[in-house]
Amino acid sequence: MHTFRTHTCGELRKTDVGRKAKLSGWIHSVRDHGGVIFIDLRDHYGKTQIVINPKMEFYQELEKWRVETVVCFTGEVVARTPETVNPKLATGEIELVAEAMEVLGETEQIPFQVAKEEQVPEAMRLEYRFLDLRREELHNNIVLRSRIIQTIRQKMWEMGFNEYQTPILTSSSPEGARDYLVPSRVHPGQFYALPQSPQQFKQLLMVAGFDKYFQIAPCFRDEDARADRSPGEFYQLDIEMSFATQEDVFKVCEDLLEEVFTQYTDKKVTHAPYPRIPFREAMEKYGTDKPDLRNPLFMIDLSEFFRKAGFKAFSSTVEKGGVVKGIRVPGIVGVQPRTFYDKMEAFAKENGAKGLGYIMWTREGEIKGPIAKFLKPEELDELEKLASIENGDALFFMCDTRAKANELGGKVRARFGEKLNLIDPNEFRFCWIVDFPFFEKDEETGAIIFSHNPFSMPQGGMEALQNRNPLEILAYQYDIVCNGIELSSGAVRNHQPELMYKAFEMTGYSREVVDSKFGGMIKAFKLGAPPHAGVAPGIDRMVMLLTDSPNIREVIAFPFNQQAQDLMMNAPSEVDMKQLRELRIIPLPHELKYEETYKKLKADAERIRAAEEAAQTAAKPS
RNA sequence: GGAGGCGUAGCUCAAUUGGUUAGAGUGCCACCCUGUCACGGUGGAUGUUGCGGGUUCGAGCCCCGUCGCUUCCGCCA
Repeated sequence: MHTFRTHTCGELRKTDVGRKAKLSGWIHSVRDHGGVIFIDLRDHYGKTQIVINPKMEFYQELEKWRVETVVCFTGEVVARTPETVNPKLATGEIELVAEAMEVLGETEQIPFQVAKEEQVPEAMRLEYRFLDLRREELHNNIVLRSRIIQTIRQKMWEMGFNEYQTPILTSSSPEGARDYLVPSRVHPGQFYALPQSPQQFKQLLMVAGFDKYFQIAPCFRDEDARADRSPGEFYQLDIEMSFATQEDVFKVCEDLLEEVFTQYTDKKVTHAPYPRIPFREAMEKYGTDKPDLRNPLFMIDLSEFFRKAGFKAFSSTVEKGGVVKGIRVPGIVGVQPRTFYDKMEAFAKENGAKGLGYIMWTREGEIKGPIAKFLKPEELDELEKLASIENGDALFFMCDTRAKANELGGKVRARFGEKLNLIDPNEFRFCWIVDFPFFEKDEETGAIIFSHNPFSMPQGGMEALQNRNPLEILAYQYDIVCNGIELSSGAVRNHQPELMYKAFEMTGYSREVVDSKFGGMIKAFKLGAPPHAGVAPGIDRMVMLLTDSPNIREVIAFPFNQQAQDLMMNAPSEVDMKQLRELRIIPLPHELKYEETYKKLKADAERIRAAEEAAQTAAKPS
């Protein structure tokens, strides 16, 4: 009987000594000693050393086969002598003495080394992704990703959730990112959209009574890439629960993340309940809505102190409505050289600050620094108390409008964390950011707009919408953050049509507009919708954190490059005219409707050009 | 759409800061080697210095443009 293998390359052990075995895999490395050749044969499961003696007839032939050739060896499992055991290999106590060899897949010269850890250009790795995926690190990441997804599914099932599929071809969603569109052949001129997330479907599943939904859901957004954001598509663990409060969602998430993160990492992991930090507090303390809590530094508000204190540059800013924020950096005075302070100031200036003032308390209790001389001794005493200063500490100041000072403080805080090695790499620190504002003011127009998600539930309900200052209304809207990376947003959804109409009315949308844009959802909510809430942590980002990957491409088997291209499959690519005609993207000549449209578009374009020219002529002084 | 960084052998990098024939490691090719495990040794081949232009007696290096990759901003609930 023909088989390719009796064992995998990671399987044979000392107890198998004496057996005949057949192994198939890739030639990982060759060590040719003239009289004997050693080959590491590699497959998905591991590596096994093959020994080839010169008396074998394929000995000479072997020399022409390169690494990464796919071969099958038959032979006897032999124990290695104690001196030749390789403790680095799981199969290192044995080797296979080859008796027969068959080449299953030849290889030309490979463009980069699989067996060695060398840097390879990203574009080449992506073009030869199948080779890149053979390399140990990436291979392991993808396997780990698979295991993590398996663990997630299992835990979700244990918690009573069911997985439901939702459509990939759906309609363009009215909010958020740019859609990927798919032309409809049956309905010329009309388009499907790929889902940016299954948001509406999962809410409809709740209306349909399914109660606890999850899905490892592909999501598509036509937006530009970042190191932690894949262009085009990504996967999220989509979760929605009926009759659930914000805290119910948190409990599910915390239980799930506890399971996943303790299983796949040895690092220290935050245990539930995670800190809940109101959005405003996060902005005031950390200058960002995704703080890295491994960084112990935080901002305090010193505006009231400086309003009275004798430093005019600060007090006048406070008088004008600005703020002074301080960051206490413990124990650096006398440790960091003068240049450290200069570099931090330069960094602050690069980020739009006028300066970065500071006061230093030396270990001997002396007070130094550019701001110190402006303050009286009793003011310095008060400042020490306000900022809990001890000898050796430095206190840095950000002075600007509240928004700018907070933003700068956030950057400075992160920079200190990095430069002073304050961030423990062996830790995962989670937190929830809660109480996002429901509305905000459009900076250009001054109009009230939704600050996050129009479909989330305003805290205080109709009462709040009717009676409170819109800018003070909070939403049941939350983010989960780990080590400064946003894993997910989520919300308690607004399931009451009247509340939805009212909220949209406040941003200037009439009932009719809401009905036309979100009619499907509104209709469902009018026919008995349960209160529901959800969240959707990014799978890719979770795996990134667990594999310590600096880039999201390290945890995706076949990622796009930054320009949203698949260099291996050559996507996107041009298609032939026949397909375009069939989809009516290029109209057939006899299709009058399109010819009319074309003529109309052309006429429009010409009219606009003429108008522009006329405007230009008019603008010129004659 | 904008800003920064990078681009030298198949791959990773160097080239005394503008100086004469562009080097090393790895891979590749040939040969030697019976216990290696990233085996070792000897020898060899491999370059439009991303592309185009400019400055200069002379450019891998300086300048301008352009292309590619990447990071960030915009954008992304």
